Amino acid sequence: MLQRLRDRGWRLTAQRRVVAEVLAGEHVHLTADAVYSRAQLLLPEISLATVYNTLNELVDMGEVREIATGDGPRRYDPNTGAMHHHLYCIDCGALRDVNPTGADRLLLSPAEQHGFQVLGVDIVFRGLCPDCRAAAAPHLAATASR
Amino acid sequence: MLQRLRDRGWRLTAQRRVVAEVLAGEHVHLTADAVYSRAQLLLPEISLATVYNTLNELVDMGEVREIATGDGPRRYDPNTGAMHHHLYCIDCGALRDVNPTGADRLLLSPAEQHGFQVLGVDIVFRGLCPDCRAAAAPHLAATASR
DNA sequence: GTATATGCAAAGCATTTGCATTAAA
DNA sequence: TTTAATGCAAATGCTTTGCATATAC
Repeated sequence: MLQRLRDRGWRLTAQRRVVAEVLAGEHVHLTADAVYSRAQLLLPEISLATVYNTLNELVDMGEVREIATGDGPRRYDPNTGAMHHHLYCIDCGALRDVNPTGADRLLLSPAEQHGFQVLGVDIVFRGLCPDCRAAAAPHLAATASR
Repeated sequence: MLQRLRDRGWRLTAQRRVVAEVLAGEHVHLTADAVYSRAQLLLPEISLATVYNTLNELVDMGEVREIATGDGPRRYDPNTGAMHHHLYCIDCGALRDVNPTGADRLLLSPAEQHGFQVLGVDIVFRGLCPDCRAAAAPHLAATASR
């Protein structure tokens, strides 16, 4: 990926490399702030502004996907290959990938597009993650965390 | 609707009535600021904070739906009856309802829920509205506005 | 009369931007 | 050497909050 970006004329700085490494190493979908914290462990002098700049560049280049949860900060998803959707916990903010069978059937017919040129679709299922379910109804769960 | 809310113990103030009126009268999905502008025409002394408070109350009460577009401010959709999705213009911010055939098939099987308790799903198709398409490629359009 | 909503202004949070400095190519 | 990226701090945009005043019930 770094090679691909360099070929596109991207200047490869220590900061950018670190941001890319952090994203690639994570299966979860980090916030800009979380990327910043992890990046600081590898490169203490990196700034939050640079993290934001870099994330936006990666998004513009199609290397990273931005996910809006509706509340709280944006998340960054390094998995741009396979088309997929997300499960979001409205309580703790946990966010994970999900691939609903039949989601590929969710297309708009020309009439349904109302003249729009549709470029993509964002699908977020919202609810409670296993941990927060347990916390909300401890008597129903075997393990009550939080 | 106002009656319903009063029955639930909602104090009916001029401000709340005006916010509800503004929302009901609009087919488009307004931002808090747009609600504020329209409300001011009916009640000049209303404050933006009250508009926000009222909108949040209506959302909590299930009378209004909040839509996150990913960029820009939140939108408020007074149509909570029929389940539907949205078309969003990434250029001008236009937002309209859409009801894709087959969208009701978009459910997660128990295995796909990964232990989440799914409470709802937000689906936003993003692209360019007719006007912005025309503006982006004037040579392809009969009518180039903007 | 009492509890609750209001307006105002200030605070909050996530994100972007201007600009002098630094580093990649 | 040249051009672009960085860090910092300030600015931005949206939304929430604290508190004294006003108002619905």
